Amino acid sequence: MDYLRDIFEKALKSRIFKAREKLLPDYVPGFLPHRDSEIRRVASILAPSLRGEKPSNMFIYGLTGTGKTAVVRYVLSRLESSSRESGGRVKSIYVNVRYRDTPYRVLADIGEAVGVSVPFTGLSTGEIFSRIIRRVSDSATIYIIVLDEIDFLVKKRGDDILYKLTRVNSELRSSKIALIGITNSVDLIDSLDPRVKSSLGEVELIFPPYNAEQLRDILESRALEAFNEGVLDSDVIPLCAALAAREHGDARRALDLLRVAGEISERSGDSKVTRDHVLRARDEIERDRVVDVIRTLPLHGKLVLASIIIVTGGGRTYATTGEVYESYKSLTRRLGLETVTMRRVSGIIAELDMLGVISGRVVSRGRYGKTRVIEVTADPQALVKALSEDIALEEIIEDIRREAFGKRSSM
DNA sequence: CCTCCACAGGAAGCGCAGGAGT
DNA sequence: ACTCCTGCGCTTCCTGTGGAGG
Repeated sequence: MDYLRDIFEKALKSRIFKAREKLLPDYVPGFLPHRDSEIRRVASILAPSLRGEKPSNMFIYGLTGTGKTAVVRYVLSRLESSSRESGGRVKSIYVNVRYRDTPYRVLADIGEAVGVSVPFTGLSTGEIFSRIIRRVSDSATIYIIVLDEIDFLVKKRGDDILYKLTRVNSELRSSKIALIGITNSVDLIDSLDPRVKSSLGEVELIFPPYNAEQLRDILESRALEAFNEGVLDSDVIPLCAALAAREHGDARRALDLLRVAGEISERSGDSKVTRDHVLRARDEIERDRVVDVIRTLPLHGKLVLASIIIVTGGGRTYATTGEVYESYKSLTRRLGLETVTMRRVSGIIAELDMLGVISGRVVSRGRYGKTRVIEVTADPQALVKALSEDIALEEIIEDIRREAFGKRSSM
């Protein structure tokens, strides 16, 4: 009867993936290609903690997907296990500030990690602070606190807790706290209080982006863990690497491409992942990004975008600011809305450009003035579809479709 | 060579919503 | 319950500008 079990297991098991989760952004792999020197740096800076000394605070800077988080988490897990073996007392606490972007929640997380129970609300930050200190003070432990993506905290709330955290050691008896700050933006360092800057930046580390070749190695090693043997066509990984290398060498992007390509292949019941799946994955990721961007756009931003689509739709390849503004005004008239000024529309167009759904460049047409030439770079069909999610645009969305795509009311 | 178009885009400030501190 | 603060979307007012046509 075991052949039945065989059949069931085969049905349960993915044909493509062996372990899909190993391609997800928060997975920390056991092997990090091309980050040896960074790993060594971080490890040697943290190593004194094994002897019970406080390691230097650290500030790590690098673009997204350059392995900052992975390196730090990898080194910390190794550090902790080697500390356990030698009977030392090292404890790491990881907080991603992006999703806990208030001082209270950051402190609550730290408190939670050291075993202080923190109510959802009701305490002042100062109170949690002193509770943490009381709890931690005599435990003769080196705490290494990682604050990932601190830009979010600093931008929204300032560097007050950072300052407090860097000075907390003077209030501790046998324990010590070291901080690791991780950020994507260099500008952040300048916007910090000089006192925070000097103490957090005792050591500064910069992670360079990966090139296509390095991305390929990363993908290879991860694919080995994540995919079943032989399901990847030979040109899949090079393609993912090349596409991601174009975007400042973002490894997370590369892994996303690979994972989504696998998912697409699986969904369509294929037994292999091909070049074609990767290209579709790229489109799908791009579409999702665009939909996200549009969803969070303010109403007039959507209207301006719709206007651009309308103007560029009827056989025209580009639009000018003036044309867009005219079209925008007629849209607002139909909806009975107020219109914003041209200055604002101009600003909105610049924002849309930055978000990457359109591209514009300023040209002079001599006698006929100076203007911005605007082209739609994203897929107009996808844009309109995303726009149609807004109920405020409900009654004109069909008109937009008609004007932009002509008679053939596709979709 | 000069003009003048059709905007670009900086600066300052306003009103509002929402969150924090008290 | 109240003020205070901040970020955002926006307006007003402004100065700046590449080049076709006179």
